[in-house]
Amino acid sequence: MYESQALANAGHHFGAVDAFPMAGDAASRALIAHPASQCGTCVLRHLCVASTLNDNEAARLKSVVRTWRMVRQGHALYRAGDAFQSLYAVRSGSFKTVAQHSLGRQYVSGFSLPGDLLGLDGIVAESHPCDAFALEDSAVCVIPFQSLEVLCRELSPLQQHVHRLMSAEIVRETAQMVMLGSMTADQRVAAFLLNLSSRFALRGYSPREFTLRMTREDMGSHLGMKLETVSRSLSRFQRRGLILVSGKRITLLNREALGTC
Amino acid sequence: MYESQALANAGHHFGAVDAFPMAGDAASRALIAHPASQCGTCVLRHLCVASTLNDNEAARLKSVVRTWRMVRQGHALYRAGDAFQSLYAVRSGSFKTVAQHSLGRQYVSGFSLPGDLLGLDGIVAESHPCDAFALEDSAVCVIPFQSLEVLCRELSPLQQHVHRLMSAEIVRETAQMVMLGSMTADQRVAAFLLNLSSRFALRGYSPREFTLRMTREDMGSHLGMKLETVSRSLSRFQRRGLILVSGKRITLLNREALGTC
DNA sequence: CGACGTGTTGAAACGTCTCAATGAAGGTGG
DNA sequence: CCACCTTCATTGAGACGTTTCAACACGTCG
Repeated sequence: MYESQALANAGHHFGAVDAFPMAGDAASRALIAHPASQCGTCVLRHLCVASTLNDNEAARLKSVVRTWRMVRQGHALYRAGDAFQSLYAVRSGSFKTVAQHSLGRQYVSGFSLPGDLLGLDGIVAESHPCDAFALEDSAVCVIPFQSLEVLCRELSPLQQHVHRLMSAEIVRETAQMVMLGSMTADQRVAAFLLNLSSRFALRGYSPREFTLRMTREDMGSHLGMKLETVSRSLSRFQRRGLILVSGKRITLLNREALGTC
Repeated sequence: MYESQALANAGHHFGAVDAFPMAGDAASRALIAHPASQCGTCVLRHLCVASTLNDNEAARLKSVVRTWRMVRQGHALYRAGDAFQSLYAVRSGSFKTVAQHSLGRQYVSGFSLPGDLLGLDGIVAESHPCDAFALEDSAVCVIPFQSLEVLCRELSPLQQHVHRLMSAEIVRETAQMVMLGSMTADQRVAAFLLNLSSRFALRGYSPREFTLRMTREDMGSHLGMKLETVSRSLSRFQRRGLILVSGKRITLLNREALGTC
């Protein structure tokens, strides 16, 4: 019915090439120019920067998005303080972004799935303000930002789409603040599960059954609570028959009830 | 030493024209084409969209930003659901933006001072997702977004500045999430006061003594706590000699100590 | 004047955190 | 292959911070 949720392996994108052919740290920083990186035929097109472009425009974009990068689980796509050069579109896998805070305090500001854009927060200071770590072996399209700006000046639909993407990011963060500011722990966990679920649905994965790639601690940080509280919320939901929990594996049994926590 | 903090009256901007000549509700919706609305000579230029433009470019921008709007205290600049047409740059006064939430729950997502830009969150859906209310009699420059996009395609510095503004908004919101997710009530109130203080300083007002234009409830909503807790935090700070509180009037006595709450 | 919106303060209730113990899963080297 | 280690997750009991409910004070405005 649904593709199995294998965010780490968008198979045909890589053609015959093993997605992670190199061992060790080198692989996580490799830049690979790949003939298959055609925005026009990308399966993620409807989610990505290319969504509103016609064939000709997509071809132009493709000429800008020439390189890929693979990032092994646990490795950084970029670190806080790195010079900002490019945006990254997640092709496969998933990432967490971690905002560094005064005195070592960390905050997981978000999780990115295939089709999501990473790095918008680096534009203003021309350096990344946060870390981005791969939660599993992942691949991204590298979008050199200066080239994108040049292209945006030529292609009005692309310009509009970039503006919409940035605006959407702002709206998303506002929603997150509402959550942090006005919901109980249970409500936050429920909203998080439902949010993930609908994002999986958009990508063709089952919205009912999925794997949490992040730890309880990451979830907790993102939701403004301790990992123990996350764990307790999940257990409570399971006891009430709303979900099934088996480690990182989650099954939603009653979406409506979960929504009204 | 400092200009008195009169955000509601950036006097000479209006020239000989009374800023709020009309009585009643009509005033809050009035569009006024005004000969003085020259981005090139605006005192807020260093904060605003025009900050990086040369004289010629500023003149082009001025031709796009032709109208002003005045909004009386308590009235809305726009409401959630209103069609998105324009961004607004605060010229004088101040605003709060209120995110509407499921089931009447409200969240004050931010406060805008002169030079700040309002409405970026409306781009993605072409309708405003939140309300914007004037906290005092205020005035804004109206920036028709489509015209701005056209101009951005011509003027690379303007394009870059708009991108930076959007990115800055994203960074700001991330910082707010960190606060909501990982700080105690006292820390949040302290950070809020220090943040306001530095924003006043940027605008030439005293960073030491200022008036809170919002209610305790607005502050609380913005900071993810109840109004009573805000009040208690302020009282505690006063008791410890960190600040002076007299209703909405705040004096910072010890910035360092406040920063390490 | 009384009504209202706003701000302060107190005491008890509540939710979340802290600390601690235990168990399960995954990787490594003998 | 198993013992071992580390990381991750679960659960409990008490401590702590914030909210709730309530009372009261203050200023503005009709």
